[in-house]
Amino acid sequence: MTEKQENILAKALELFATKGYAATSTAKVAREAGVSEGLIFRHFGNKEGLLSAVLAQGQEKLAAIYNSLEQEFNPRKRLERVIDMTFEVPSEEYVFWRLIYALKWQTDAYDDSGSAAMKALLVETFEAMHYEDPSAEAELIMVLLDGLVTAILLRKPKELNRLQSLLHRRYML
Amino acid sequence: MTEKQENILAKALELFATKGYAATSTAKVAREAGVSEGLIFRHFGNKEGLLSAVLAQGQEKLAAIYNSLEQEFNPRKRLERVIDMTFEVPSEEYVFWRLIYALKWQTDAYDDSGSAAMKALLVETFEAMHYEDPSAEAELIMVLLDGLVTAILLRKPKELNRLQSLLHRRYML
DNA sequence: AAATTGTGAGTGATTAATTACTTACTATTT
DNA sequence: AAATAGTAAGTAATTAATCACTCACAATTT
Repeated sequence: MTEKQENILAKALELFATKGYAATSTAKVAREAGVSEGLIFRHFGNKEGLLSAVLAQGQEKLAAIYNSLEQEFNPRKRLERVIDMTFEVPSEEYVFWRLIYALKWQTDAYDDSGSAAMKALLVETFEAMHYEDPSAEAELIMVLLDGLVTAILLRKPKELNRLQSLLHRRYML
Repeated sequence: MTEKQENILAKALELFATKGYAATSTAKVAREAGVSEGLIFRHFGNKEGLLSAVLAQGQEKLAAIYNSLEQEFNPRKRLERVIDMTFEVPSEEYVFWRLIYALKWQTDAYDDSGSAAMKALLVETFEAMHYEDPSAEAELIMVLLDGLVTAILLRKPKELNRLQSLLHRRYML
């Protein structure tokens, strides 16, 4: 991966995430990345290929998150990590997550497969903690954390720590 | 409002919500609505004006929701209604809400003003119910319900009733 | 070691299609 | 007849994508 290729991917991520995929022209990506437009098509085939390359770069993050959770066997600690890591999304990753969340609403792009594995892991966790309805509990916390990420990315609220400790109390962590 | 104008608005809503605003051309809206493209500009000025008209049509829904909640003075019942009305979003309104939620991520379109009033109403509610941290509680339930709407619109999960009764238990409703 | 061949990175001009929008016009109400 | 609703054919700009091309460098041949 050359420097120019990295420039293209970085700028494409930024523009896709902030302006939207359809509203971002390949010409603008090229201009901002300081390369010729043709180079984008040479390396990534077409505009959709560019998007795929951007997403592929970030898939490692998702895998890393899942793996780190899988390795924590204490259910109480695992639940705590799921909650805390959502509150502590590094700000360098905001653009990437913003792209992921924006793409959800672009009909053809939505892919649920990743969250299915996470759901299963959480069901396991609540089962181990002897909750009454582990499946519903897993669904609840996923829905909650999904809304939380949305709030962090869009509204950047300052009361986050109060919300975090409230959740700790609620789950007795 | 003539029939053709209504056709335009209905198709614009549908296309903006499913394909995205930027990815929807005025030509396509006109074609699907069975009118000439010029008519769109005659009635709505420009593409953004068309979007505004679509959104204005749905603003009544938001006002109606807020008012009906405001008129319920029993805090426990009010909380119950906030939760239940989220679970019972009429499916005819899905396209509209999908558009609202998709537009959130389109940088310049995001407007937080509506949710601020709802937040205040919920803080009041939790204060009346003597919760420890009413502000954080209000934030929590808004984040939760936001994630819930997302789930309903995108994943259409079938376990919704189990989730609903879980929430009822959790808030002792 | 010199000459040749091959390759992937990168460019700038260009293409056909599509974009938002306009204009000149006609049909229909009121 | 005056205003409004509607159309069809245009506009200039922008779009994604392709084109023939140069350049630097490495592998192979002589």
